[in-house]
Amino acid sequence: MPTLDQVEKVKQGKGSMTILIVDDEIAIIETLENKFRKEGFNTFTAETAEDGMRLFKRVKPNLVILDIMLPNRSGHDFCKAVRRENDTPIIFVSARASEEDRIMGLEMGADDYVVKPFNMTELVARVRAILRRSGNETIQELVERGDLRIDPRTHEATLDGKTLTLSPKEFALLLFLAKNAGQVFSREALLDRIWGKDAYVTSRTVDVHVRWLRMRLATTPDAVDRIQTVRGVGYKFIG
Amino acid sequence: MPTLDQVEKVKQGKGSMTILIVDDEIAIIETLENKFRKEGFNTFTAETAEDGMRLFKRVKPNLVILDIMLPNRSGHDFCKAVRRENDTPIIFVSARASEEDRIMGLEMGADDYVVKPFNMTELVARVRAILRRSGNETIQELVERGDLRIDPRTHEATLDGKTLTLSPKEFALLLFLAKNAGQVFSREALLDRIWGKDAYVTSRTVDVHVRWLRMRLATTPDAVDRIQTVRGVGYKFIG
DNA sequence: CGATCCCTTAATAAAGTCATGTCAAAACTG
DNA sequence: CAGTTTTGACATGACTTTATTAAGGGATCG
Repeated sequence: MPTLDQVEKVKQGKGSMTILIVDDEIAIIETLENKFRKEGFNTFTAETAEDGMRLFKRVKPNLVILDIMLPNRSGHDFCKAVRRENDTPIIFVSARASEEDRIMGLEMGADDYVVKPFNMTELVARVRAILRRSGNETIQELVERGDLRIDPRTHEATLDGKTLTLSPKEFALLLFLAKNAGQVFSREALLDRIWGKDAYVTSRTVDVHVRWLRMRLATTPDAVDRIQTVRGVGYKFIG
Repeated sequence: MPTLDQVEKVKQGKGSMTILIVDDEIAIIETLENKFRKEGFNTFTAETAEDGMRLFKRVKPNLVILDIMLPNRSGHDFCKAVRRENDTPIIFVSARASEEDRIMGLEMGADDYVVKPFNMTELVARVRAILRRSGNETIQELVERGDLRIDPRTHEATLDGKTLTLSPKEFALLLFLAKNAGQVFSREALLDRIWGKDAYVTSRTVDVHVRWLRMRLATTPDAVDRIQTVRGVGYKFIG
């Protein structure tokens, strides 16, 4: 089901997607604005969460690039405020993402998480990818797949009513896979998105976490495996 | 004992990435080259931007480590020249790094920025992380040909609604042929495109995989053969 | 400053794939 | 039509990828 935004978008004509950039570093803003203008996007920018929110309501952007590390946690507030409005995709950027930041980012409904310094070309590609698929499956809050239910707000996952005890990584992994159910992700992609850009770990690590998740999810001996191995490619969640 | 093929594969396969190092300080070059060789990378080095560019075009490295402070801004020129060619990741190293430098680095498409003196182990880790990420940005489209439907995103193929169980190679082969429906490909061309340029395999191998595919696609005894043999030439998919 | 939980890695076992050789059948060639 | 080349069929062993398990090191939280 298309969102109001998208209806609006279509009305305004073809390839002109609007991006809202919220960052307190002017240098970054300029760099981003430059690049995205050059790539054919409409851009609006704001240096504070307040200005950003005003702009957001007025221009109804198709996507937001947000520096989550704005002063006074206002990045978080901004994100929540956006989420109250609609499910516009948000890409978080941040100078340095700690483990908590990243997991929290996913929980808050970020559609992607990019750590500075980032490759412009890659960022544009990610924006395009998200815009392309937005409309199908931008779930902002609770993720439900069958009798599995993952609530990022309470940081709780239940299977058939019974609470699952998950470690932070397990939770993040399950959330991400369930959120993008059906889609295959390589181990490398999962490392990028869940472990983060600066995680220097073996891709075998993913295997182990997947195994643990499978064990958590297998409450009965005859339970179907929701996490499917795609040999030579990676893993996907079956919803 | 490994066969010749395997030795070749290991030498050229993804296990061995090629790195181009461009720096005007020989001491740095030697240190870097030593370390990366020890870590299993192929290395090429150049002391000037000009030599670097010549090498770049010839060896097509998987990643470039560049001293951005080469004389006469030639580091910048080199970077731009590389960017005109392709998206090969570049890591900047430099003695100084003001905020300005960093921003400029980002604008120029640097994938990372390391300040001298740098920790070797960390640099290697960053290189690995970047290589892991690079090349994963290709967005795949759904291919539909009649009642056959191949979705690279979910890595799923269905025929007349029924899911086909395909091995990795089978999937890749079917995807490629269906994507380029109607066009004939020689066995060698298929080996190049699907097996990769570094696969030294008999072209008969293609036959075998075609056979397997045909079996998978023949859900009913009277099904038409979608993969057509063009005698003396190769195969083509009939959409 | 313990105690505990979590993460990563390595080592080994188990699947799953693939390449290859051989042989038969089919298709060209003259 | 006989010879030659190309393709199809199939069995099998080698190899690659994934699963599983356990141990050690770190982070975290009282």
